[in-house]
Amino acid sequence: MSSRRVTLADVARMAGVSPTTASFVLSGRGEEMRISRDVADRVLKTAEKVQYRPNILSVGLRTGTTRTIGFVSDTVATSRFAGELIKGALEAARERGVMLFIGETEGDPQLERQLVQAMYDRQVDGIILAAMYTRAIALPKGLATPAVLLNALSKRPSPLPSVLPDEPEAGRSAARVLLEAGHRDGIHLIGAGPARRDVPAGGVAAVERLEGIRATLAEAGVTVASGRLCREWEPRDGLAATTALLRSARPRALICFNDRLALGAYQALADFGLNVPADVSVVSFDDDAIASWIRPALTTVAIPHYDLGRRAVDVLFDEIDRDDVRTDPNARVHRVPMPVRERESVAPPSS
Amino acid sequence: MSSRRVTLADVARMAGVSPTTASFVLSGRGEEMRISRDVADRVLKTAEKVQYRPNILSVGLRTGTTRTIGFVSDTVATSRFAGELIKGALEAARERGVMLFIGETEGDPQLERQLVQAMYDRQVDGIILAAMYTRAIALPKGLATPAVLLNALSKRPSPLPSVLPDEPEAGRSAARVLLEAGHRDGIHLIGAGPARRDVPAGGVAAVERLEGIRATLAEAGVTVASGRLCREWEPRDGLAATTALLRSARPRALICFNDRLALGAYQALADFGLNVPADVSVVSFDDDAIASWIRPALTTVAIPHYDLGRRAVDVLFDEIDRDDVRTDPNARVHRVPMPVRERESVAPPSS
DNA sequence: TTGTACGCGTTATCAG
DNA sequence: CTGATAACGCGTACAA
Repeated sequence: MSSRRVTLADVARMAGVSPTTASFVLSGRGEEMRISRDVADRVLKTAEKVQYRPNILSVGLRTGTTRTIGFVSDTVATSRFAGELIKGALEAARERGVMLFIGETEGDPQLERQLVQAMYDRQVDGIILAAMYTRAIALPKGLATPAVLLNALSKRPSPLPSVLPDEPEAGRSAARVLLEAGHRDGIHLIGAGPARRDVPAGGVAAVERLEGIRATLAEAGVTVASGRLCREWEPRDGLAATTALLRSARPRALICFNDRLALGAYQALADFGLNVPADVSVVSFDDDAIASWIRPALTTVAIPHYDLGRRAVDVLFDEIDRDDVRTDPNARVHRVPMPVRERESVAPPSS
Repeated sequence: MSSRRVTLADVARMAGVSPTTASFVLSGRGEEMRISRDVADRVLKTAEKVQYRPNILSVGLRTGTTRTIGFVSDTVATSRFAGELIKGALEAARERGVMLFIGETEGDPQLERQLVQAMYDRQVDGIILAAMYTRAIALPKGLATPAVLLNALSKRPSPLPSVLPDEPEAGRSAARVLLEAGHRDGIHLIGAGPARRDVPAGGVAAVERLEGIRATLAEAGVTVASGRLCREWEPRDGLAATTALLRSARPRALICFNDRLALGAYQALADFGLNVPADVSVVSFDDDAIASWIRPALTTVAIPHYDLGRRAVDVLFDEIDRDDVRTDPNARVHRVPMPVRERESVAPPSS
């Protein structure tokens, strides 16, 4: 009936050799151990015939490595963000023959600890700790190296490496898009700014994007006309902020701090009979799905979710394969470039 | 330095008892085995003090159960779909102290087989095989019970249970929303219909939704004014189909087969200067994020991603805990209700 | 070149 | 009530 799994011993018996020999052959060290050609063949053949597969639990118990890593995130659902993150990690892992445990904490530190523990209980080779949006986090008690912070920084000094989107450079890119289209006046910010301190609490993206925007604009000798801080970055907030703006000013270009804000801005602009990009250009960040759905399609600086996930796995394995202790903590944050997706929402200023 | 994990033997030694006794106490069978109160306490105390955690690999090797299940999906990224699916599964699993392996096949049967194998190699207790959109799939070779099909049916007869959204009833719901608002004329379908055969290839949702719509409308004695089949269900397809429709007719209500189509329909309606819902009502399916972002917010019948994920692990554990042989194969498809999200896109027909 | 025996951390069996 | 001892499947030092 329920045919038991075939074990190494089974294969050895059927091939008429000892478990040791079978083990050597099947782990590719047959040559090295100078097993005779035909014996090796015999083992390989029978293993193939009976569909032998090593029990990874057993191997793990014996060798201490399970070819398994844990991916602990504060969310796996909201926005496509986590999905692509996981996808990138998954593919990079698969290329190494590694499987992923997924855990979700919903921001509950207690749950986070339990999850990390549950993964160590299963002897994972390492852990990726991911945040939904870039920010500084408190490391869960019990988290040990090898581990990588994805889209997050440790609040307290820590030897753990971080993988982050290059937000400052993204800010520069957004500003550059406008500059290159010829904009110098009437550039307004939706979501944060204009001053360095005008950012929603807790987020890293806002301050870094703002920093990049301000720097690039300043280098070109142009100043931001205004900025509006939004606590939340949802469409309704963009709608409200832009509506308020339009009551007192006539912008030529908007930098929205994310695509959902931009969606709201589009709605406000439409309400005032303004055209994108003829009357006002719009640049944004994230490259949400909606960015390519709305009309005109939105020019935006993408968060490279997929690449971030991949990179995290790469860095984790660097960590796992490392013997020496690590060095300069500053060399430990890896920035992943944020590409700009040029679409239809930017045009030269109307004269 | 790297303080070795503490083992059961360590605890036993420190508590001055045998590993057996410690095992009994720590697995909660102390009472049953009638271990003396103080011995039990001693074991518990030391285990607590040294933070003892059982090595699940060992337990798995010994008992054959790993408190781990595999979740194999054709995609984890596209749309919020997979995210919520996984989230539901994750939470249900966590409540049972079970961890999830995630795998993504991208529709590659070869990869699917490998993934399923990799999970069996790790001795998972069961597997959830999920599809991104509802359809009939070929079972990967080597997939054995216990397993559950999520959002999918087996092409060939199989003893595996399926968990599916209740699409026929969703179709009825959509029709009912319109009927209850007083619509009887000028109801047009965007994405499929009007006849039973007018559906895109491969999808189950289209035929079942259409079936429900037609049945409910027919029962009320109303007939569909027209239907337009779209091969793809993206915003541009909805835009094209609705634009074509508007050139030849003046609809009072639209049933769009998903929210992305509806977004396109909104755009076409706007192009023709038509108002939602004053001039034409719109109902749709899926409850994508955009459904609540666009204006007016879209009334739509939600795919209960989260509930589907939860239900899948419930059914999987029924399967795992089952001793007896299975029953009626028809009793093996579990339908999860699709709730309608009433928002602002439906109004009584204008007179 | 191949086989024997032990250990990884648990649980189960059985004797005391 | 408690404690040896075997066994799960595999890798590997050591012996042959």
